[in-house]
Amino acid sequence: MPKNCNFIEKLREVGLRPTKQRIKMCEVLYNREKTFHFTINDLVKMLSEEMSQKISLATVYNTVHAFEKKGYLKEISIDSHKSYFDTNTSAHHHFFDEDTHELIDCDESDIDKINIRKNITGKKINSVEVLVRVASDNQNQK
Amino acid sequence: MPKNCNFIEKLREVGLRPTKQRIKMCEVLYNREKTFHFTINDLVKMLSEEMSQKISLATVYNTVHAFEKKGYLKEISIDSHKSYFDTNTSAHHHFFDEDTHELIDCDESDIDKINIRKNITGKKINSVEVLVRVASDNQNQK
DNA sequence: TCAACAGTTTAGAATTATTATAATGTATAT
DNA sequence: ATATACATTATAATAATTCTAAACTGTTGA
Ligand SMILES: [Mn+2]
Ligand SMILES: [Mn+2]
Ligand SMILES: [Zn+2]
Ligand SMILES: [Zn+2]
Repeated sequence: MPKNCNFIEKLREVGLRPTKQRIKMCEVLYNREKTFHFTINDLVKMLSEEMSQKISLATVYNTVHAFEKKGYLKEISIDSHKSYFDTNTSAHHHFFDEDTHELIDCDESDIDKINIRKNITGKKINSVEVLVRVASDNQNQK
Repeated sequence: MPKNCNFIEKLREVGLRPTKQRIKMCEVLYNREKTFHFTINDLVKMLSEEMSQKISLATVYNTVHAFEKKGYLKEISIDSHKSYFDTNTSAHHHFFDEDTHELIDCDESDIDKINIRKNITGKKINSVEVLVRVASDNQNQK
């Protein structure tokens, strides 16, 4: 939705200095219609396509983690040995396509609210996440 | 339950050669009362404690993955950049203690069966797993 | 029984993702 | 403008994992 948002303001609000790099990352991440999922590698490619200067890998990592800490991004756990991030920071579940390695959001209506009947003494629940792994339906083999 | 099981037989049944190393790994993994969760590192430590000769890291990785492929082990996805494995290969959900980095099995009764109302064309569901992240309840701070 | 073969282990190198370091650069408050 | 704190950068370091190729071992069947 937001076109030409003032990311400078937004960054400042949460105590991050609005540097060129962070503003560009905001644009790439948030200046679009829909939320999306990405790996650090995806993001580096997107950034290098959209930027004249290069941005260092360390900055991408640092900034992604800064955004994550500030609640701008969520990390999604997939068994791959790669980190997936999500610009949709609300609590939601995922499908993971094991053929394409693509993450797909579940809608509220796709899965009922999970009710946890066990509680672990002295611990509080931070999150409840469902991961539904799917793969191509090749049962056409006799 | 199984004491001094014949792991040689078991390995042979699934087409794995019963080598010293694999038999030892079977003992460490399956010759115990309860199933458990481990990282490769955990397992290497356990093996080196129980073995006179050393077992190479490559063999531990290769064998764990061979077992996984045969359905003897399950890999569990946690956001850490480490692989967790589970000797409980049945479908079940987990708590993950973010303080201790410990995985805890959910019982059937802890979480209702998840009903997925969405289906993705041409894809079948391989698994549905819930991960409940918990951490110490330090809300005692004003 | 034992040679031959296929499968396995091994040490070490290579790869990949990630994090640390420390010098340089930049945003901001005065 | 200047000082200062914060950020970025290139590069090195680390950590997990996988690859490689040579040596070794379980199995088969002559
Ligand atoms: Mn992270
Ligand atoms: Mn694996
Ligand atoms: Zn998502
Ligand atoms: Zn488990």
